[in-house]
Amino acid sequence: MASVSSQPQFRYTQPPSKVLHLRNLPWECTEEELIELGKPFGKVVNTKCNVGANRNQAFIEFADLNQAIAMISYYASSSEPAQVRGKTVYLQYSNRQEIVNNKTTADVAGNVLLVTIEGQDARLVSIDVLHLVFSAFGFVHKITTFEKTAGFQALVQFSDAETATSAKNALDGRIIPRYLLSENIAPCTLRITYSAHTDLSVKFQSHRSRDYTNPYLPVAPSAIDGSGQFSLGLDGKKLEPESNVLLASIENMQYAVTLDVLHMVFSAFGPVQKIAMFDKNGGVQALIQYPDVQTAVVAKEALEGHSIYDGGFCKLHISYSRHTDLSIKVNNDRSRDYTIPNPAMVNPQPSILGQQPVQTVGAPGAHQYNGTQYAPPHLQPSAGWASGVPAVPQSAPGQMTSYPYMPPASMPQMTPAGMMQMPAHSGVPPAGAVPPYRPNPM
DNA sequence: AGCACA
Repeated sequence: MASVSSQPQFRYTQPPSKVLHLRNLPWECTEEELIELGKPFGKVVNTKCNVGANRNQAFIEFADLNQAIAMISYYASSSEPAQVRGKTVYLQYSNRQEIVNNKTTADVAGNVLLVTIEGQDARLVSIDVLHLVFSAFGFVHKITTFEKTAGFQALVQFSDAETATSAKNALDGRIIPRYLLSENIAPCTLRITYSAHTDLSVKFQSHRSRDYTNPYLPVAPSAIDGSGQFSLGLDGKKLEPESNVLLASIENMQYAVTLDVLHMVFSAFGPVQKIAMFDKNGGVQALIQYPDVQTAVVAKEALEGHSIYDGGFCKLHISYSRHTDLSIKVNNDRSRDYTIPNPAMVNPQPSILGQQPVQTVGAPGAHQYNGTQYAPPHLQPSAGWASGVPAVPQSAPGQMTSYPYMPPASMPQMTPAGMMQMPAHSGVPPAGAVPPYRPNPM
């Protein structure tokens, strides 16, 4: 059809069409909002949003040409511009006569997301960081990563399309929080569409793919180091062997760090089974046991080098322990087994989470524990883990999905800079203070 | 703030 492109695009005198072209739409405008906008002028028979490179353009197609003319005419003379969510949108006749809705796979909601990580250092974003980011919205079953012409991409599999959609809506176009990345990594933007996949095939745990439903999946040969032990690190770097038990040493411990504080901090990433605290080299150390390695990896990655309190106080240094199952002989203020199915015995004041825990911490920063402002959603699920119920392993997706994941409405407002705040990854939980992570507090 | 895509 020669008629489409025979005219230059940038013209104010587009001939009338049933189809209107809208631009300057707010972020992720919905079809419903387009219909609302056009409804006063006639019958909207079709819409298409998220059009254009910035995905801030849209089309509205009316049943009748006169209706489109009515809308254009109205706003041409109106003192109030057309608005969506308070943002002025600009209208003109489209150079097309109808909307062709090529619903591509990328538009059809599914449980698997195709994530493109944009940025200079996109390749340096580890699968663990992706896992952390997407876990805020529900249990992540599997992740695969790969490089294509589009760049560094990942497929992220959720239980269902609803969960995937909430993640997509919240994360598409946002950048990965800086505090989740090494300081020298350039900003990485996430572009997210749906994938046509429904179930990813992950044969090995490796630094390119993970199956979180099956922690016993063999580890890829490429991820096994010379000592026969495996390491799945950032960018494939060799690391100490991973373990489900973390060894945390607390540096600059100006303020008491209690068992309950540690439990709360580490529960943000999954159920904590056992904790043992002890003194070593004049400092305090703790062993924290998770049911599986994956959870420990995520916790270590998020917490390493960060301080529990503002000002660099109680800075955590975390490594993997060689232990896999701690032997807790007695539950006291230095050691606890949260898996013993007798809450009363285990924890006389069980729900330390969700309430106002740890008032005993005599730190200036302690007041931060009170606020709900930074309660990471993961603390909510972990509250359920806290009271001695046998911990649900990460490998039980069926149960994981029932966790009270953060409803979309509770996503915090985006800052003007477009930074996303990811409460789940405010990971460092109670310390919550404003920026939740201070990689270099000194 | 200027016309869609596998």
